Amino acid sequence: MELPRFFATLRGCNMYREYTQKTADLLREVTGLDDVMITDGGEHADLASTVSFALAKIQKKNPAKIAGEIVAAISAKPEAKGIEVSAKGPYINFIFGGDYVADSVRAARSPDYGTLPSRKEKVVIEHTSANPNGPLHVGHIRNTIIGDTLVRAFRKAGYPVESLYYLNDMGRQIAIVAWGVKNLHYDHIPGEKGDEYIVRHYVEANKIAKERPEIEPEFDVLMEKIEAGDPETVKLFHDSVEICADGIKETLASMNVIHDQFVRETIFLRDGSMQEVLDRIAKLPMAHHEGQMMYLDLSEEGFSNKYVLRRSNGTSVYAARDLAFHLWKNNRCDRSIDVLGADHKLIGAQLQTTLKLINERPPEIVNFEFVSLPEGSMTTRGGVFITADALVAETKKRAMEEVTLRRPELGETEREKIASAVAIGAVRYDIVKVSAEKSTVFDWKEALDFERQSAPYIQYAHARACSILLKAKAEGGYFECYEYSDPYELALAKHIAQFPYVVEKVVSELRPHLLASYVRDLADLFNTFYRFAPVLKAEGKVRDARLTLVDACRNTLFQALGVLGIEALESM
RNA sequence: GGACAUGUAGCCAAGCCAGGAUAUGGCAUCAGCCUCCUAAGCUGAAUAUCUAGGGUUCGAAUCCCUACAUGUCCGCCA
Repeated sequence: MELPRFFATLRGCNMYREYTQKTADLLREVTGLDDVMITDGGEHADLASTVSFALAKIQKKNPAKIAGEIVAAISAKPEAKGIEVSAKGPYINFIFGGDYVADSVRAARSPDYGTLPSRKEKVVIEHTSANPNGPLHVGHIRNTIIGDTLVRAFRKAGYPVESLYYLNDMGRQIAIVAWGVKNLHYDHIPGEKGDEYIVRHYVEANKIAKERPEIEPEFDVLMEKIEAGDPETVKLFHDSVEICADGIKETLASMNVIHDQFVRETIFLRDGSMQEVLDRIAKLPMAHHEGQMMYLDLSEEGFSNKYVLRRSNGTSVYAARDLAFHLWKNNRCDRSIDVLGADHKLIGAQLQTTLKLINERPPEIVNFEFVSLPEGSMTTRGGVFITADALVAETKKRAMEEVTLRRPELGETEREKIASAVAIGAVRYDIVKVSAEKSTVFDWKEALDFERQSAPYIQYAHARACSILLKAKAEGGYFECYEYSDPYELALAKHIAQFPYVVEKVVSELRPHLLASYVRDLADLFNTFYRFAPVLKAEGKVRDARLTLVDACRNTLFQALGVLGIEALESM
């Protein structure tokens, strides 16, 4: 029984998925096959099936003839109402009808469009987790943007999510920072952020260590002291890390990224959980000891190197604390996801393998390849990097020039507000649009491009939609209407209909760039519609239907930009 | 030497995991469109041996093998 419209909840409305499922069911019934070879219909249809090729082989008949028979069989079924089925040669095409379009557009106007039904499984996503030895650079923020977009996508998909930053507060690199803070006595430069202050110590300490290797043992001493909990050293490390982390948090906040929690590594040393997990691992047959040193021989699992979990001087290593951290995370979630750079692939796989060996749930790992500069890879130690702050600042500057050019009548505060949203959007979009497995070379020209495949382009489409709706309101409003026939209307409406499905896909495949592609296509379709299908100048039902569609598109752009962490401007 | 990833027009990407209809966008280039809902826009043109070579298949950018190129890793760093 169909519920009256006003009782139906729109949350979880996913017309594209429903119709796709219905189509697949129909094909299964008619063909008796499990896999009915559904693909995107491209320009021909909403969906297409190539199942007749497979049947042609079995039945030894012409695939085109089979396609014709399938079309006839499906069309005869009452369940096929609302789906136009046709054959073109061997291809079976499915075009969703007016009800589909109307229901989709109606759903798309809901303030929770794209939000999927609530789930109980708690998700913990760890991302960024850069060492607090200096500012985040453009390599780090690929991790940040992928991670934060996933966090937002999972929330949109109905999951309770906690985002974590794992803060290394006791490793060798932090010992070098601590040594610098203890020995160099740099003054704060006015206006300098904590991460900038700390990195000067880190770079200089590394330089000194290179020139005078005899100071290296001093780092070791610091590491032994922090391991032992020497109060003065604990304070030195803690404060140095805190100063840097504060700066990192500012950078993250400037890009609309907030972590629910920063978790310090030392916790797992102090509370004994690291020792606990090491004791369990020590019982594994592949565990080996040489003095105090412990390592795992994972060659049976395809790893050729030693997986060292304790040093010969008895101090712990990152890998060991990371194992304890992952057990801690497992305790507070049903799904644990790590975003890790290509340099962590091996250690990530070793961690997964080790957790499996002790019968613990391994994390799901999202790997992304490196971002390098035209002149080579970035290194914090060598001081060769473009900081996220510099990128944001430069992009803001460019955006401000652009806004001032286009909207000279606006006051400075207003222009700055727009420029800031444009800049953050441009930075986030430029990074998230490329699939994670591609290594990239940072390119200023592309980062500062505000046309076409960029956030400003999408924000602009949103602002245009808002502007039309505002004018319509001033002209006395409009009536909801969901009757569409114009190809530009239909193309836009049908793309709008796919949004919930895309959200679902992003979280099931852990590929945030799909959303970037989706929303860019949406803006493309809207701009084409805008050009060829006049809205305010149309009359009667056409005008109403188009305004309703503009509102649906406006909301879909708004929702999608929200998942991307990009502000949807109403005017720009 | 081994492992993982990538290789699509002058440049940057999508498509590849789940093989099918003339390989999709953008930048740059060229030609057009603002008395018309914001030109951060739209339209059109030109540009591709989908790294190479084999294989599987009725059908391969997509799957398999080999080679080459690039990136990353193979540390008692993280």
